[in-house]
Amino acid sequence: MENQTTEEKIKEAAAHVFIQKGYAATKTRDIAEEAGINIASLHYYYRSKDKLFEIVIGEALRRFSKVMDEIFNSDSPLEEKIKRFVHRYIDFFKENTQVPLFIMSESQTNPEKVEKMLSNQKTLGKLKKQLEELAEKGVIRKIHYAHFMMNLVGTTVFPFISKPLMLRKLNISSKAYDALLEERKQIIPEMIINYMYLKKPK
Amino acid sequence: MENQTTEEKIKEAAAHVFIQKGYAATKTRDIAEEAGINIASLHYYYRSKDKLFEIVIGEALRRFSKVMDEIFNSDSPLEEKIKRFVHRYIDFFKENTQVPLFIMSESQTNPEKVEKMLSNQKTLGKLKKQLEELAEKGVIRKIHYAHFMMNLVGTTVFPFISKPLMLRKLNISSKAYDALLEERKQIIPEMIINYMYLKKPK
DNA sequence: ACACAGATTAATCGTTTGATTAAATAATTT
DNA sequence: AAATTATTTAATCAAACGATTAATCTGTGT
Repeated sequence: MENQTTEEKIKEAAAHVFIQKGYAATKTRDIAEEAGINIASLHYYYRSKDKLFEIVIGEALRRFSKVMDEIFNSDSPLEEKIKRFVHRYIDFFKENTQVPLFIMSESQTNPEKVEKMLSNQKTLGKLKKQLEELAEKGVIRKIHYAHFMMNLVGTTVFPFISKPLMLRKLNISSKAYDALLEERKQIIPEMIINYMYLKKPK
Repeated sequence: MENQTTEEKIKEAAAHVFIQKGYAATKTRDIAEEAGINIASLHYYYRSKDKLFEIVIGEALRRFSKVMDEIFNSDSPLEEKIKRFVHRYIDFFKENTQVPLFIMSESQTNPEKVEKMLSNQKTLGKLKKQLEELAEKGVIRKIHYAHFMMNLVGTTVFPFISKPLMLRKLNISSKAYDALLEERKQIIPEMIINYMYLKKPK
């Protein structure tokens, strides 16, 4: 914790507090305290709360996007992509519980800021083609690739976003909930593949 | 707009601004301006920003829960419940776009506040039984009803929560996106039923 | 017309907040 | 080691914020 420059300490603390509380609820003094530094140092390294936020959210967005793009832009067969996506995202979100909600939330309250950081919007082009080709061959059903993404990402990400609410509604423990999340690595691909494929793959 | 008491105007404006921007980013002056009243009137009727928020979020939560509870606590057959849920929620969220994200977000940043307002946590008991009975008979597959809810609610709600992000990633227009949401009334029940039922229903 | 309670407003209070300053300290260069 | 630069700090500023006050306005009963 100590062999870390002030600059790094600030960014790390900022990421933690921003993601936990959101932009507006985060006070520069919170960040300074969490980082164990003076408020002025924060401005010394990152001009303003706004700039600091842009750096932090930018990195979160990049981490978030990177996995998705890598997987869907590869040459793997569709079923493989589905399984890998679900697996990697569930693992990723188990380590970064608040990230998805944070991103969704900020992309709605501060769309301009998020907008600027979302780089390539056509990394899913390859997936789109793949789906169209498979549909042409009659292997899978013909639906808009947006639906495919909504189904896949929704079933994967939603349980993380809704955890506090679900715990209440389902009346189960946090531990039991986490166990269920692990089970979903099997369930989601099974459901999606079962729905997509007209001729069942091996 | 004018045959409305000041008290009502405040609550309505508060709901709008709170849901749009979240608790911390909402200033009492924003609400007063939107309602066209004085800041002091806000305190006159609702003691504090906090109390006002609790009333607003409480109503949002009740609206949100009511539909779910009504549908799943009924005696309808499972397929019927699935179809009705998807239909009603998509219609509901088309009118209240920011509500789901607002609820998820606040239930994570202010869990105590949300906690207090979530009344009955076992309204899903009937659904749970129904699923267990159908599984016993071999009609549907045997999975935890939490998975059923995650799949159903996730595929239904997630597209609303992620709209700003999805628009960017999928590279389509807002209008096209809304059309897709309408299509989902068919797609989601089809996928869920297809996955759940071992012996296909009529 | 008067009194009185409820409703609304302008003005203001005490804090908090993001940001800055000027001074002190640490690190680097000469 | 002196000089220069980089980093950190305590103190403070101006603006924004939630909340309150005291005065004004509105309506109703007498």
